Amino acid sequence: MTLRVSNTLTGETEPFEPLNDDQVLLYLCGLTTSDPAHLGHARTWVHTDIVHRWLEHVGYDVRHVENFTDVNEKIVARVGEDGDSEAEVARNYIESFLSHMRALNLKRVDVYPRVTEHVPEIIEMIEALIEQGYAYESNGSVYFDVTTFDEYGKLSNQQVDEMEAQGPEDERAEKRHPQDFALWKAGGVGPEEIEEHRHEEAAPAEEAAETAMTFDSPWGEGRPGWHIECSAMSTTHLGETFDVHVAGRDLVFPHNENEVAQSEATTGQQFARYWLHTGMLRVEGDEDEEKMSSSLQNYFALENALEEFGPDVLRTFFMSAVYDADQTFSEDAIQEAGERWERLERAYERAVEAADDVDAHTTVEDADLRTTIEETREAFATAMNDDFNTREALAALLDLASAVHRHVDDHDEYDYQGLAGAIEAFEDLGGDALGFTFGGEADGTVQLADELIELVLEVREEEREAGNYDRADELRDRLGDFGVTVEDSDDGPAYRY
RNA sequence: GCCAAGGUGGCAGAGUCCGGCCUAACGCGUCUGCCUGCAGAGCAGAUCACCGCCGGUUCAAAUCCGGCCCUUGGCUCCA
Repeated sequence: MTLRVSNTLTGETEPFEPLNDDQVLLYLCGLTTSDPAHLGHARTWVHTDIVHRWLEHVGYDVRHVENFTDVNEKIVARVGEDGDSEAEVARNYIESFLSHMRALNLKRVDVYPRVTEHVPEIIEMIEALIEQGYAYESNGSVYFDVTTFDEYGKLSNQQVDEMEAQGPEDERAEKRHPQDFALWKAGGVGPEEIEEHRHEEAAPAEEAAETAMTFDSPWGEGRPGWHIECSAMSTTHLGETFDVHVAGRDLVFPHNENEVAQSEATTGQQFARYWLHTGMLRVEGDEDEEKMSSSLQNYFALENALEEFGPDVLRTFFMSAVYDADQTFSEDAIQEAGERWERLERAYERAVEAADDVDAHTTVEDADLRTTIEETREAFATAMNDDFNTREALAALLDLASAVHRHVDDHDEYDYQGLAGAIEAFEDLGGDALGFTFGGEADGTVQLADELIELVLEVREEEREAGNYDRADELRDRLGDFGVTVEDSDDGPAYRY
């Protein structure tokens, strides 16, 4: 069974064949460290994480690089608000991004390169471009001449003469063609540029401008352009040609297009071989700011969403639409994701509990359960190999959930091997491949809470046996106030929270 | 204007590349039954789509071809 991926470069879904038989080189255009991460970023992260996980699942060793853009005028505009200098603002946001990534249960990537650490490589690449006639200096800035690169536009499928000008108005005079883009910008950051992005609470633009970093270069003091960094960093850490480049669809043009041009002009080699673009996350009522409810606005900040819904519900939500499709965030949609995740988690927990109190040497065999496990594994792999179809993969897992419930409901004696197989499938496919955290990690506080809840439930059972249902219901309601849901069953009360 | 992606049940959202297992998946919602002191969870089942419109190809089309209508995104910072 071969993996197929849709490639923006060719516009087709094609068999995936990495450069090396056993390794995949993967790059993701990361964030600019000027604003808190939101759900849209998280969606791209999670889907990239699942790509990473699936590649490993099918046997590849994945080398995963993801940059942070820590030089940018928007970062300077946050000085006085999120830090005292451009570097400090960047550092603070990087710290917060990394902690969000951990919270989302993303696999750790191999390198998180930053622009500030790669200025020499950037300069080297620009020099090579000038030398080869692809770029030119103008007033201490350097621009890429788009007319010199024949294939310019091949990623976004556009013609140079039909494009609009790139870059701000005041740059135009320095450029040969309006579509040319900056590789290096002379000087620091002007107060006017800062003013454009500045919030009320931030330091005055003049003050902030003082903290903007500049770097020495053959063309004088200046700062790297936005696009060149990804070319320089990916080449440094993955080589001239690498396998997979992931980015949000909004970056196809001009950012990714420019990356291709710079890199391929410099090296004469193909840049990324497979371009995967993630769909945009929209918010209900997005087009009209007024219409977007305040709660949605609130949850759109990743930090709040993580706290409110947790990583597994967010993951379920994100994978409910295939990675390259756009998705809409709404109260109903996140609610549904919560229900789906709970259904999956409950089935897993039920399988674990059932397997716990059954003799491992039992000869009981439930054909329905066992064939469903096999069908699930097969359907799951088929779905994932078909351009990472997470929605179908999840559906397969939910079919297994049904089979587990059926088995436990309908049998007095359980099929140990079947249950073990189901648990393994949940952990293997849901846990390893999709990144869910079944069971969660129980720390000391959680354990104490469990013991206290069980104590209350014991009392409640006594009341029930005595026929004091009012009292029993009150105890259940009180637990409910703390977010603990109690469910009675033949085997006694169960609870979750 | 240019480029791209879409229009599938009450909602959400797969399937469209490789036409027939699609009488359209998984789930949410609603309803019925089982279970249950009640509730929840679970199970069984039901409800709900002729897949934007028109035409064509084919034994056969949500899936291929042509035309039309509509929506969204990118082309300025953006995952």
